[in-house]
Amino acid sequence: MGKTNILGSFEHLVLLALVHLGEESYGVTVRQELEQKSGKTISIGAVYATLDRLEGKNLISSRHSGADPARGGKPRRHFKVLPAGELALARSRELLEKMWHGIDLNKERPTG
Amino acid sequence: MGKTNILGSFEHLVLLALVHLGEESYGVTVRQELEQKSGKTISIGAVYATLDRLEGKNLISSRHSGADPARGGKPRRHFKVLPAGELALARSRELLEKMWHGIDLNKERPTG
DNA sequence: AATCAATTTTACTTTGTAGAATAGAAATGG
DNA sequence: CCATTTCTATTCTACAAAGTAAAATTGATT
Repeated sequence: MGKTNILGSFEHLVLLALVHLGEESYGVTVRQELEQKSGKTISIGAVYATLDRLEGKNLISSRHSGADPARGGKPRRHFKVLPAGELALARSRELLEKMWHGIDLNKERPTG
Repeated sequence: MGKTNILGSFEHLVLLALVHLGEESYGVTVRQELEQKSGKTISIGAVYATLDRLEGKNLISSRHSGADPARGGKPRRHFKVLPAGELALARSRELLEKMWHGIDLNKERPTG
């Protein structure tokens, strides 16, 4: 059998955020997306650390874009999901679906 | 917003294996289930370490049962998913579904 | 130089993982 | 009957990878 090589749970979420955001994805928007969907506070450091790791594994790539006019601040680092990243996502999803299959958590809850 | 508190990816899988196995769940069967569904090799140490951690967080409980007759080996440690564990699973699932929503990975694949 | 937006760094905790060691029960053989 | 071997299962050890928060830094703009 192959070696285990599953996406970390946060990596998974970050990757999904990137796919969702498309062109709009850079550190700050990724964090926003994550906070919105999860309702939890996400530290920006956690986001960048994970982005760096995903890039290190060649699941995503990044490039710097010149700063937009009419905006303070430094230029943004934009991210793109690579084919390997999409594959990893698809695999994670398949495995989770396989494992969830046939499971109903509300099986024996009190009725009255 | 609340603090992040997401299941680790392997914790998630182990919890799902336990739910799936019900009464039959102990270290060795959990590992089997995981290997079957994932097609990957899972070390037994990884399984127990994770079970211990889940128990430490009160997401599951364990009890020892006397050894079955007609079977070599030592008595088994059986595991049960607690309500908090089911809740954690339900939450993970919801979040993932929310994040997957609207995403189609096959968007722009070459057709010919 | 003050301000703003964004990224990087630092330091640490928690999870994930493999492999060896140990333990309990039953079977075997003298 | 007792020592030893064999099974099955669990625990221990040691380290790598992922997750996280908070502070520091950078680059552009005013």
